[in-house]
Amino acid sequence: MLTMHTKFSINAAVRATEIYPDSFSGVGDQPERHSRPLGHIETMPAGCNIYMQDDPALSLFRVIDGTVGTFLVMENGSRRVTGFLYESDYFGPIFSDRHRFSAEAITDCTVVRYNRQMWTSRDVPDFAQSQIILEALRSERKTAEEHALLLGGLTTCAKLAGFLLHLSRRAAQRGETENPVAIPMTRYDIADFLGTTPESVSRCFTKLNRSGVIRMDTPDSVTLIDWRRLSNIPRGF
Amino acid sequence: MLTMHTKFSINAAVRATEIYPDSFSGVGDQPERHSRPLGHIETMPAGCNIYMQDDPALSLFRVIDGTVGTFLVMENGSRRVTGFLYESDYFGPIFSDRHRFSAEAITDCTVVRYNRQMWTSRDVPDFAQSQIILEALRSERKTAEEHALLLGGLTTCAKLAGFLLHLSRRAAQRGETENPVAIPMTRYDIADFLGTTPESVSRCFTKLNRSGVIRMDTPDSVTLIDWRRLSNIPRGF
DNA sequence: CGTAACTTTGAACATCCTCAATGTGAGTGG
DNA sequence: CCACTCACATTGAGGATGTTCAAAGTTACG
Repeated sequence: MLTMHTKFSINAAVRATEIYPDSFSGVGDQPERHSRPLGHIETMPAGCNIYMQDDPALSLFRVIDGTVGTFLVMENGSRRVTGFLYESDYFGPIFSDRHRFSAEAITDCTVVRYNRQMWTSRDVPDFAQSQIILEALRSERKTAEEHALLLGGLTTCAKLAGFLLHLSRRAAQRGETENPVAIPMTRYDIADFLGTTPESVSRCFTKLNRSGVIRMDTPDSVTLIDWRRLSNIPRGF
Repeated sequence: MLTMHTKFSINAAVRATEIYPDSFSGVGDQPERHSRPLGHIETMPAGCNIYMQDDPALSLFRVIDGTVGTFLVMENGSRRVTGFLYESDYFGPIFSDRHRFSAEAITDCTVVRYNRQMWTSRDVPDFAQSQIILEALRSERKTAEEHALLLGGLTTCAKLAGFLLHLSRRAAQRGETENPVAIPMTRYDIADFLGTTPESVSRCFTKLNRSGVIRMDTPDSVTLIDWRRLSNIPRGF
């Protein structure tokens, strides 16, 4: 679970393939190159602490496999999960030299770590440079906009239903099963993402389950039954 | 108020200064140029409908003066205000050929309208092109991230307090008075932005007022008194 | 099996939404 | 200038929803 007992730091990660300028799209190809690598592919176990908010920002990341969570700890000690990131999502700083959030691996993860010099130095082709920054910004904008839309819902059930649809859609995008939806994060993480409490999240799962809109196979796998109702949970549900 | 009775369309706007490639920063300068203008400066009255969601996206905008609101009307008829935009903020589509939101002038406004061709055609310098797109994406990311943070608050009073601080900070940024905070939008707009109801917004104003954290001079101008408490409204306030 | 982390449920209380009524201020026409 | 109107803001009451604190159930893993 995010932030409670972080058993690993990213130093435990295994470094693997290097990434070169013309393969910035990331997943798969690794041509022979003379120039310095743009970044590395790394793997890390669930619970791994990738970076902390306010740390100097040395790298930009992109998820290849697994789920990453970004979050913020407020002055009063409460926590806000600012996003869940999946295959192809970027995360990290782009115009800042310190991290604005913390990041943690929710499942075992594979990520690309792009070196900071990649988007600040001149020996990298402008095209790759601007392309990757545009993609990263766009990715972060989309994450934040979807998050705000979810949070804008009036009831917790509506937000949770929207969240399940989000999980399903993202799973489909990366070619995984979209209907028995896998839920890799805890109720605490979901609560801090949706602006509510784990108890409320749990009760809404129960309510959606009992009313036949979803079927909870296990706490971390639900089958979506009634997509129509799921996408429009009314007030007195 | 956003979306209820739109008295004006943007066709009522007055076209003025043209914008050229090397003055993309927007506000102020207007050099003599040979190339096609990047865009125009337009003014429009409060209530003006700038564009509607799903409309073909012909322009990117930037606020020079006034307050603009962007919003989304959901299938069930409810409305979500996705952002309030002030001087120097960009709004509009960047990677889409249809508008993702609607936009409306909340006060009398002056905006720059950048033509779509500016960021799709080759006769505009790459530098200006990429620069303006980066700035616009960054502006939208910031708007969405701040919005999500506000919406993540547990109580309406906390969200409203955060919103007042946001208004004050943005006013200071553009050189206007930061302490008697001007509130250009209605309680309905604030409610749809904060994911609550106008009645709740009104009650929270009253509560913050009575407890001496703010002083309501008029419904659309409040003086922030206790900044410390305002930025950390506890649960049983 | 036994522990630890996570999930679910219960009960009491706080907050919020809904519906309804009243208050307020700007603009309009007599 | 004075009603009158209209949109917006505020307040009240009752019911729905959500939070808190506490306890019991579940699962994974040593």
